[in-house]
Amino acid sequence: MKVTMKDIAKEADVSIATVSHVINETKHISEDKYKKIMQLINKYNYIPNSTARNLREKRTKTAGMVVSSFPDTFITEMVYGVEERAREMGYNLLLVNTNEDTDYEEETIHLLHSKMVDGIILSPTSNDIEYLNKFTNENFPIVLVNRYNDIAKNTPKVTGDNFQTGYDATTHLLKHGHEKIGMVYGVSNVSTTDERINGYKEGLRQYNLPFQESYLELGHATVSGGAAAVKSLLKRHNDITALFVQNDLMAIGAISQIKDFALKIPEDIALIGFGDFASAPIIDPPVTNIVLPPDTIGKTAFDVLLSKINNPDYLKHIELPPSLITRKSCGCK
Amino acid sequence: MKVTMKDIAKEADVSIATVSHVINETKHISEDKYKKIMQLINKYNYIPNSTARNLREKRTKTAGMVVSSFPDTFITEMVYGVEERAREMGYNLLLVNTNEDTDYEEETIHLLHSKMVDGIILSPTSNDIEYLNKFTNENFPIVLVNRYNDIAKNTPKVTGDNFQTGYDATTHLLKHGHEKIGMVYGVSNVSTTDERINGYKEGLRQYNLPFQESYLELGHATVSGGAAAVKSLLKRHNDITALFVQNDLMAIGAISQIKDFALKIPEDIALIGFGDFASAPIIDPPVTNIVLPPDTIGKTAFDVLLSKINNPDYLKHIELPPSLITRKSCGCK
DNA sequence: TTGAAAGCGCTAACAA
DNA sequence: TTGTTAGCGCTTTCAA
Repeated sequence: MKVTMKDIAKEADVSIATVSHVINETKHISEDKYKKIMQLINKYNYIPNSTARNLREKRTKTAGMVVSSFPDTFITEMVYGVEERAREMGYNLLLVNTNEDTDYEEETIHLLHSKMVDGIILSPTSNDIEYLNKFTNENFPIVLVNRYNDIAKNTPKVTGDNFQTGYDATTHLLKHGHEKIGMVYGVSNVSTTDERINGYKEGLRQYNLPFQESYLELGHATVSGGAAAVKSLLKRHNDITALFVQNDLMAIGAISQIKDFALKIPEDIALIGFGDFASAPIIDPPVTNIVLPPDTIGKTAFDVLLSKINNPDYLKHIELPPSLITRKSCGCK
Repeated sequence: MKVTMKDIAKEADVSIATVSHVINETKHISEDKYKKIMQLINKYNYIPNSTARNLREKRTKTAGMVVSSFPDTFITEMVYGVEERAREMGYNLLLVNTNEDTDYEEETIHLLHSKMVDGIILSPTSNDIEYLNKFTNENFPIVLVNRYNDIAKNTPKVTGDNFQTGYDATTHLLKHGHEKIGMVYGVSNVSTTDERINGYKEGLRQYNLPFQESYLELGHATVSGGAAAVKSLLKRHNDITALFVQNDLMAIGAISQIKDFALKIPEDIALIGFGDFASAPIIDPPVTNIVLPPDTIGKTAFDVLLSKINNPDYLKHIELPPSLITRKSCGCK
């Protein structure tokens, strides 16, 4: 059986209150009792039951993290950032992956709430997050990360500047002289995609080029999804000379597909990917990527969550800028 | 304030026992009361406080998962497998990354234990896991995944067959005629590395080739670590004509470094990497990898954990076989 | 069919 | 400096 405070108290011949006080250092205890208790704690390798403590204290020192897709470099590194900062601050992390399932996401938030996590960092599956207001209205701390939607009230946000991301990628391609630029993305109805598309439009507008919906292609956010999307896009528009692909796995699939078409990168089709995945420099050709800093976003998100926990009025939208890492696939060099 | 069972009971004018019974369907309750209670539950969006329930029931329906490194494709996909199966079985997952820090690992296990997770899946940082016996002796369910050491008693294990992995990779290179084969790895004092080295030795032995320690090189399990390791290894032995690199990021770094040396793959140096990372087919040259199935390992590990939770005597070592995915970097085709 | 009450392990207010 | 005790929200035994 697991040792409890009561056991320690009995064996030390003191009250459980005394044991509690030495553990939490909440009152001064005479040295002999202190020593005796400490010795028993060591002897039995006793650790207070967190569940009981949580029930009593109404906080758990654990945070929930809910993401919508998992084997994805950007998300993984974001999680890593959150995890690292959480650890530094003495928090645990309850991680859930919703796999882009909205209903499961709502269920998960309910569940985590009932587990009394002190707050949640959420990268939502879609724009449909009005349900969050049920929680945020009663001041349960939820911070949105990566994706967001303003229908969710009382939620601080930490995101990349996705408008700028779309704009910079597009403009870079435009500067290389491309006018027919395709865009491949993996999820619809989320702020990241929406804003990158807006940035793309703005880029075109500034070059007096028309925007056409049909140059956009949605696919699965996987290697094969990227390949399929490019296939369908190029069949529809064989005049496309440049591609902006929104996620690392899709970019890899896109490159495979382009090669299968016996097209040259960047001569026939220039390409900009997203996120600085490790293999980008050694792919043939090396891949130009537009990058948002996932680890910084993750760490910041956790800091923001702590701020929200400690101050219910805290409300900010922190937006981090992108940067472009040019290699050969876009036509540079 | 959060709604509790008491609040529901009061408003429904029944006892909390009655409310509890309708929630858990543990007794039959008359229809009118049942309806009234259900209606209030919906009205207030009431969910029982898990912490209280856990304290009472002494189980939490959450499992701990402790891994030692994070932005690593193999680990990430393994976590994904565990996560997916856990979800299917109605469990939550408390994820902790120890970053290859042994002390932190031990702390973490203590902490998770005190949080009353129902069991833990651990991919340990090192072979020094005797401390686990403190927990497993009292039948706290811990399953080892990926890495293991037999000094930990009473722990089921789910791993890849790493001896075979090392053997198959080495033999494949041997068949291509290589005799001076270098091996680059990212962590020492763990079963995965140790067994792969044993497999490597056995391969050499069967070809009557001598084993030399100095053909082994330890580096950081990162892109730059892989590059550095190859640099140092090739400086020491410029007669090396083939390399087996134990992890995806290191393989990427190795390839960069080999290119920096203006050496050709596979003509000057053949290479086999580990784990089928997405970009392997489009790297120049496409990378041959030896593969262990991380998602299957993860899912199996969770199943095994459930078995251990339900049957304290459960004790198995499940070992999954590797497979070789040949592309050009090893000299095939 | 329903309810009263004990108790899970802990913290902290209060009393001594 | 130390101890007594109420109570966190729930489940479940026992009694009605």
